[in-house]
Amino acid sequence: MNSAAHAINMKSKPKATGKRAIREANERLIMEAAEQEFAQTGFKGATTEAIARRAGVPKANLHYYFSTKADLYNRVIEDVCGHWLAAAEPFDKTDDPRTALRGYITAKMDQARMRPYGSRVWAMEVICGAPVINSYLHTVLKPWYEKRTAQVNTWIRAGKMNPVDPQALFFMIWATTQHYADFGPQISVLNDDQILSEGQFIRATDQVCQIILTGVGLKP
Amino acid sequence: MNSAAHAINMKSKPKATGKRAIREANERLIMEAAEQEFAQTGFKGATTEAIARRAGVPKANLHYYFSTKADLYNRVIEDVCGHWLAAAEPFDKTDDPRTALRGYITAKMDQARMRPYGSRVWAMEVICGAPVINSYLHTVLKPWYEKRTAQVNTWIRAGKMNPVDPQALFFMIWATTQHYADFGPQISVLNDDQILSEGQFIRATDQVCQIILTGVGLKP
DNA sequence: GTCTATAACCGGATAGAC
DNA sequence: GTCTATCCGGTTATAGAC
Repeated sequence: MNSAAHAINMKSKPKATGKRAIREANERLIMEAAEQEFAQTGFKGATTEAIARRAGVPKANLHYYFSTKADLYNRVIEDVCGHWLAAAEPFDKTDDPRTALRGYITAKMDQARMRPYGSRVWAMEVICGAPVINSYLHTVLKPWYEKRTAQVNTWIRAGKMNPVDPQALFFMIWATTQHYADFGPQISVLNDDQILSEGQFIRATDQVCQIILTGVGLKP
Repeated sequence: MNSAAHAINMKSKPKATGKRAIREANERLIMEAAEQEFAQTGFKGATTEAIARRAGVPKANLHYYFSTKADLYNRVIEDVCGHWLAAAEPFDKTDDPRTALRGYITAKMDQARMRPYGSRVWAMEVICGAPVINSYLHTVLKPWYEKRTAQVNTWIRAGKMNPVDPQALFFMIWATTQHYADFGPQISVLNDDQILSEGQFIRATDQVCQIILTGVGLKP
């Protein structure tokens, strides 16, 4: 019914990039709106009409670009997954535990600040049993996790850091950094009904690094 | 259809406490079912029919005990809030930071293990903007938080622990302990598709205490 | 590609017999 | 207090004109 094929295969004269550009722009618009709606009301609570309204398009157009609500949700989740991996990247660039952990925590905190809705969609998906991202957890997250825990164990055996359970360490990093995105509404209440400023976020990042690095026997 | 209550309430004249006992038993049954359904699909995703089915009562009976779905949700949330406070109690019993933090973290981890669905309902409520518990956050959580952060600052000024930001410390404790409940599905995947055993939970509790206490300059 | 109108469906809530 | 049948509002998805 839609399909890139249709967009590509045009007879008259729209420029080569015309329809494709329209599609990409509208898909992006709709996905951004969907990310916010899904984050604020859950998959079932979000309505295609509210998403369309937020995106500034008629509801029928949303269904023109994404055949079903579930399809749209999947696309949003995939996008968040890609983003999630990007935050993990700094961890690959060094073999020094202090640098690696600081870089990783900082990247995750930046992500929490810059894209809180994506983090919330991910959180709700996992809380609800991860029906959609289950295969992703097995094929992507688990291998990543096993490689990283092995790396931490190597550092421990080399005496570079305290003998802590890598599982507990990674769970703590994930939980703490994502808390700043996921529990934003609660944090705001405790911050005199103001969302954390950039300065407060930077300070929080520094504190998280300090406690965790000190906690595993590294210099903060 | 089934229900212990029905078996208890035999034919003629129920004792003075008969109806009240029936009501309490059925309300408890329905609320437990609701806690699971709300946790697994969110407020909008949970259907009164699924809750009733899980509780083993007809849907009309659910509406007899709880006039609306929102009313039922409120009751579940209130119950979870009470439980949440109970976990905070150990923090009140001592003025030694090591004992207080260990006790608090342990209580929160026990809660994550024993009542994961309650934690998940709370998490989804906060993620979605805390529309229902907003006043609770202001009237209960915020005073608690301010009292506790002041206490931590007192310990810091007395040189009993490192000068960390109490906000970062409490967020880390909340995030990490609740992660074991909220992100259970993800944790299971990383644990070879098995939920954490009691032994693993105890070990995790110990590790969390070790990293955090060491992180703030206390003996674990 | 865009948009209005509507079909088809589902879920919350209730009526009223037992 | 229990339960079946039903109403009604709201949501997804589509038909069909532009």
